[in-house]
Amino acid sequence: MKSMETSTTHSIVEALTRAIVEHRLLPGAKLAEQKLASHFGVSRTLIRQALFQLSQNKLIRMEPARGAFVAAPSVQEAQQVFTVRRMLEAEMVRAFLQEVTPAKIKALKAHIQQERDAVKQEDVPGRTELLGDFHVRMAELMGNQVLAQILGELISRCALITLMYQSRHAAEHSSDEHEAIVAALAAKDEALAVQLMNDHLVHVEASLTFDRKIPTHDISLALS
Amino acid sequence: MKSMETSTTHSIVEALTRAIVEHRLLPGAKLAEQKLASHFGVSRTLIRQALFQLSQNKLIRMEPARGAFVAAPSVQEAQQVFTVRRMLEAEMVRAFLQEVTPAKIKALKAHIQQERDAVKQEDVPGRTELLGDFHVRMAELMGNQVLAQILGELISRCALITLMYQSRHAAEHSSDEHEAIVAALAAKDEALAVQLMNDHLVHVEASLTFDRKIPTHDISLALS
DNA sequence: GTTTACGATAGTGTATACAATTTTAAAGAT
DNA sequence: ATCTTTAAAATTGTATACACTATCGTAAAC
Repeated sequence: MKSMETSTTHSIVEALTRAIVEHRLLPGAKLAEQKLASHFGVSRTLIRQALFQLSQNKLIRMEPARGAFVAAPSVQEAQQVFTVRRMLEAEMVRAFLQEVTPAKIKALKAHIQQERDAVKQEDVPGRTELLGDFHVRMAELMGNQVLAQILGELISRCALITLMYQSRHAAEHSSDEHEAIVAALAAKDEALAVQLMNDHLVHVEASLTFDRKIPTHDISLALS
Repeated sequence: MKSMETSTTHSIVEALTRAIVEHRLLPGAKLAEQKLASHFGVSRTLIRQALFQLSQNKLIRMEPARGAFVAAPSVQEAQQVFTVRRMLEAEMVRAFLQEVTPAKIKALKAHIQQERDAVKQEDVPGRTELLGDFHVRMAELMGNQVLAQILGELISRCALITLMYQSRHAAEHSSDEHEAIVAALAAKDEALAVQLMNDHLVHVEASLTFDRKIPTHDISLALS
């Protein structure tokens, strides 16, 4: 209805991804095609393309003739995602150290400063995104697009998981842990850096309360 | 036109994936929507859904108003994919050893036997698939679906890369290397198992000749 | 003979139409 | 009052229609 002009499928995917990752669309919420279509001012065709793409990223799940819903990852799936992240990121830290440069350290420090600003301003969506992006940034600095994309997808799923299970204001000191990791990288202490990254991910996972917080079915979508 | 009955989007994706991974559709080949539609006996709608899905897996690439083509991964992308595989699989071996059981060892040995049969019968498509599936099987035996899916996607991309760059009959002794890995796993020798897995992946990557073999543009698709 | 201009053809991008299924609601029976 | 049954409305799944872009061939110009 309103919407802007550059409304390709990709922009719809991004808008929905942001809405889900920033917790404006809650797990279990129904994503009716016609509603989305009129919201974005396009036909159902483009909406369906976007929904299919999102379902591949596991951000939504599609039931045969019932439609699309924001995904509600199970505890088991959440733990598996974190396991894979620990695997990937432990090795990523090792590889990063192989080709570390002052410029890369500086870039990471700059990113952490952004995180701190977002935390200070209590910008919750920005904080969530930046905390995740720290890990993606590392992959990008290594110049490995493939790694960066896979990590990015895993981290998007983690944002959903975090919403569902994270106890209040836990993982607020993630920035501190990021800083410690960067310090170890700057000192070229591989064992320590790997250990700190692993601990960091264990902390985030441990901060989740897996004792089932029932997701609220929210139908209204605050997309504007 | 011919086709079977259970022709959902997923089955089309699978058919095309197999055709690409088994090297019946060569890199650069154009995938015209109407041709595929009449081949599978469906409308372009379902074909487009399948193509979008495949483009997310990087098995095909879609150019704005020009259509879909079988992907032709660059040397750089190929190396990045192998880097990520080494990262993931080194850690996978470690994790596998944490919870190894005789039954799992047995399952892996059974898989290797299948590989050997396929090699013996000179069943090239079967061999390619089985050699890749060895790694996915490990992930599945660990019960980590997330890991298994990511690995599966990476390995599909590797099949494409292998086609483009692999020198003739290289990586024929992959089964031997798989067997050595399983032996190290059975002996619970972590350092050795990790080393062997890493070496294995380095060998596969090294067997590729990155001095540009120009892909043949093949338009005919032998799908039946 | 090579190059450019232009029209015909084919192919993709999006919207709409229609069939099939699910959901909702209401009416009826126990 | 609660549970079935059933009809209506809404939603999804697939096909088709149409507009727009690219491709190819032909012809004209240099």
